[in-house]
Order: sequence, then structure tokens, then C-alpha cells
Amino acid sequence: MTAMSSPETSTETKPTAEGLLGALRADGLRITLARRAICGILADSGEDHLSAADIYTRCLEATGGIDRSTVYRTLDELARLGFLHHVHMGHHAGVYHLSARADHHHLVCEHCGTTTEVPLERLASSFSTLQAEYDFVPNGLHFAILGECGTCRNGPERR
Amino acid sequence: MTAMSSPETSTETKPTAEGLLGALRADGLRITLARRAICGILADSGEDHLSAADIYTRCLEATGGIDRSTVYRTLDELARLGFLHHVHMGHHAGVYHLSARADHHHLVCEHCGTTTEVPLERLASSFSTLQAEYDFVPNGLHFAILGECGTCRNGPERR
DNA sequence: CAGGCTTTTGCGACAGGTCGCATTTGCTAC
DNA sequence: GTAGCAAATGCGACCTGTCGCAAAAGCCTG
Repeated sequence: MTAMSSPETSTETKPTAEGLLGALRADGLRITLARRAICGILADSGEDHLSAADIYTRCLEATGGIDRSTVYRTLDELARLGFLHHVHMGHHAGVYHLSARADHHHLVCEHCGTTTEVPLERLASSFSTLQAEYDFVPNGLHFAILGECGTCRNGPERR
Repeated sequence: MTAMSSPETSTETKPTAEGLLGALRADGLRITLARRAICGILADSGEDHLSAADIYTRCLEATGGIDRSTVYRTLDELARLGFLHHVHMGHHAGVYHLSARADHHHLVCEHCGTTTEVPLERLASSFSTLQAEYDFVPNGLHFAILGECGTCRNGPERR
């Protein structure tokens, strides 16, 4: 165990497994095998968008016997602490990524599944409209925007 | 909650069960007990946002023995023909509503679950940005916008 | 109105995700 | 070092949604 060493200053700081674990402990949560494995996987994967199934699979490899619900619960905990974002891509998916890289929306093509990232600022104006007129603060990071990409719209592959 | 938006779109006609069935038949699909029941339920419910489970339950009451997958398949068919929209509200839901009333986005509060409807025009500017800059045409009707409503943000009920 | 072909259905199974509950574990205090 | 308590885990069950497949319908033709 190391001393706390996670400066929240840099926007692109990638948390270490120890940092994540430390945050859990600081929140009064216990450090268990499952949590150790999951934090390690998250820290190693860096900036990938990991599906819960991916994380679960890697946990199994790492520990040999972790339950799906434990994985989900830990991921939830990390999301609650602000380290992860749970994003829903398309009709049925669900992807987690580290908050250090949660600076974008996702555009998902319903035809080909291609995902494009869009900086938050690009949608800021509409979002402030929602806030001003509806007193509603959107959490743009929690959902993907579905639609149709240019390739599918123009190409002969159209359904 | 604020008043609903202007009723300028009320010129939309609400499909009848016969109309829906006719469209199915016109598309080369067969008229079965299940489809008859589902179209009836949809037509009767009018402008409600029905969950697939709701529709399934009513089907059971109406016919006594329809399988879930049949309901989903029929709903899919209707959506493909443009009569229904399948909207994902929040993390796990899935709601269908008639296209005649599909003139709005949904704002869903992640804390209290309240749903607010927003006319399409309100988000048009950001959406045209996406189209212009990313060659991506969003299908705003297929997803809800998650966030936090004013009541939850200000009230003592905050989680 | 019966035959035959094709579409639908129902069933069973699966995938992703959630939840309640009894048991186990981590942590802390002694 | 260990006892005790609360927090996590694993398990089983459930829910929403999807899919393949054999059996059962619907529809068209003669």
C-alpha cells in the first residue's frame, strides 16, 4: 500500500489501480480481491471503452471466480465516485470508460455501428437551452446519440 | 411541471387498428391474431408511451396466449413501417409510441425518473451542427436525454 | 373449399443487467 | 492475535430483449 498520490489537477491524468483503490477506501469501502482485480483492469486498459462483459471476462482470467453482479456493483461504485462513466451505445450495449477520457459525446450509426466522438462543446448551446428553458441539466456522457452516418446515408449499403 | 408545448402538431392523425393492419397487409405481411391484438392495443392507447411489457400484458389479457417474442417482433415490424418509434428512456426501459406523437425528445431525470417532453425544434441547432460538421444525422427520437431536473438539483431529495 | 407454400408463432435458450438474501470476508478494536 | 460487526460476495432468481428452429398458422391458387 502506498501513500495517496493522485493529483486531480491534470485533466488527462490516468488513474492507477492504487489510486482507484485508494479512492474506494477513502469513501469507506473495503478493498477486496474483486475490487483489486477490477481497478487493475481499468488502470491497465487506460483509455479504451470497455464493455461490462469485457471487464467481467478479464476478471475471470485474473481471479478465476468473480461473479457478474460483483463486477457490476464495483463498476457502479467507481461510477458513483466519478472515476467511470457508464455510456449506453445504441440499443443494447453499455460501455464504461474512465472519466479522464469522458470529454466527449458518442455518435453511433444505427446502420453500421460506427462510433464517432464529439467534444462536449459542440452540443453546449442546445444543452444550455435545455437548462434555461426546462431547468434540466443534461448528462451528455450517459447516452450515445443514435443516428445515421454519412457513409450509410449515401452509400448503396442503405437498408 | 411546466405546461405542455403548443398543440400545433395535433393535426396528426391517430392510426386506427384497421389502418395499422392495412399497412401491414400492404407490406405483404399476414394478419394474425397477435397482430390484430397489438394493433388494437396501440390504437386504443392513443398517445401513451407504452412499454413493451405493458403491451405484452395487455396482449395476454386480450388473447390469452401470446409470446413475448411475438410482441417484440410485431412492434419491430410496425416500427420498420414507420408507425411506431422505439425510445430508450434511461438506463433500462424501452418504450414505444405512435409516430403521430413522435414530435418530441424526452428529458429523463436520473434521480427521480420524471420525463419531460421537448419539441424537436429546440435541439435543431445542435443537431444541424452534427450534420454539418460530422456528416451525421441524429435520430433524436430513438433516445432519451438523461440528466437532472431542477427539482432534484435544488431540492433536499438529492442523492 | 382444399392443397400447398410461406410466413408467423411459440418454445427454449441465451445475453446483459439488476436485486434479495445468506454466507463469507475485510477491517478495526481490543 | 483474534473476536465481532458491517460490508461484499456469490448465488439464484428475475427482467428486458433477441434468436434459431420446428410446428402451426395465413394466404393464394386451382
